[in-house]
Amino acid sequence: MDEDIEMIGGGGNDERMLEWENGLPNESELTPLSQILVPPELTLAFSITPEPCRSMGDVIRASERTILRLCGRQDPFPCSSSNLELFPSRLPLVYGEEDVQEHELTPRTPAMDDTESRKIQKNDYNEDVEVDSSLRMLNSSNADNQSAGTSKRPRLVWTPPLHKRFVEVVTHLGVKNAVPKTIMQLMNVEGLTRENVASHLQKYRLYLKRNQGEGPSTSDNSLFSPSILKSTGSGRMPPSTTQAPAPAPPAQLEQPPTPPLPQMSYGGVPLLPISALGMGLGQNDQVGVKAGNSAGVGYPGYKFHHYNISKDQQRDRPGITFDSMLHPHVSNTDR
DNA sequence: CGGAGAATAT
DNA sequence: TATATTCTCC
Repeated sequence: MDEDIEMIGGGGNDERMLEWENGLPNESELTPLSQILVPPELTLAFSITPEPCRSMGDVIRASERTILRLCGRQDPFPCSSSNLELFPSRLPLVYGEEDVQEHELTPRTPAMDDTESRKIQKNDYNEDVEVDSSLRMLNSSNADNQSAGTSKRPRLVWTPPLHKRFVEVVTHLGVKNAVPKTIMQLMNVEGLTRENVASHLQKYRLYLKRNQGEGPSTSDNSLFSPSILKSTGSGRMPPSTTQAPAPAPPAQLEQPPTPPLPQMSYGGVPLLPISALGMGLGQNDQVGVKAGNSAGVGYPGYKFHHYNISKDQQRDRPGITFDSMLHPHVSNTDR
C-alpha cells in the first residue's frame, strides 16, 4: 500500500494530493477506524488479541503520521507511542519446543549472514512479513550456534501461512511440475531452503495420495486441509491451476481399508477451522510463528496476519503469474 | 554433478 | 509426528 501511496502522491506535491483526493470515499463512506472488526465472541473463541480501542486521538495521530510520511518527513509519533499499531511488525516466533520469543524489529539479520548466507534466500519487501520474519528468525536467533560456522538453523516450522504459500505455489505449478527448487524459488521466502521444501513436499504428496479421490473430509482439519487455503485475508486463490490440490493422476489402485486421514498436530492444540477469520486451519504442524500485521490469531506463540502472497498476482489476474516472486527485490543469485 | 524423491534419522 | 538428513538414482 505504501507503494500505491507513493505512486500516487510520489511525484506530486500538495496540489497533486488535492487532486487525487477527489473521488476518494468521503468520511461517511469509510468504515470508521473505531469500528471493531472482530466480534468479541470470536476474539474470545479463538484467543485473538482484540484490537485496541482507538480513540479519535489515535485516528488523528495516524492521519498526521501518514501525511507527514507522504511528505517525506519524520514520524513524530513512532508507532509505539500509542496503542495504535497499524502495522505491528514482528511478533514472537517459536521454534519447536524452545520458544524463542523475541521481538525482532530489525529488518535484517546481521547475525549469521556469513555462514548461513548460502541458504538465505531472497528477502525483500513482501507484506508477507509473517512468513518472512519467521524465517528470518530461523536464521538469526540462535546466536549461540552460529559462531563457528557450525550453526544449525532451527528447524523450520510450517506455519499455516507458510504452508499456504507453499500450496499456492504448488497449485499454480501443478502438482506434477512442482519440484523443490522451483517451489522454493516461487515461494520467495527468505531463509527457506530447498531441503525444507523437499521435505514438506514429500509429506504433502503423501497427504495428497492418501486422500486421492476423496473430497475434503469434514474431519480433516490438518494443515493440509484445503480449508486452510480458503479466504485468507489477503485474497482468494486464483482459479487458475485450480485450488483443488490434487488432479489425482492415475487413480491409485491401492485404497485398502481407508487408513486414517493424516492428521497433523499443532503443538497438541487442536486448532479450529477459523473460517470466520478467513483462516482455515486446523490442527497442523507445529508452531512456528510469525507475526505480521493486522489482527493476529493467537496460537501458542503464533500469530497470523495478512498474508499477501501476491497482491499483484493473486488478485483478479486470470493467468496469475508469480512474476513478482520471480523477481525478488534482492538478487536471487544465491544457491 | 545437481537435483528429485525416497528412505531413514532425529 | 514433523522436519531434517542421508541415500539413490536420474
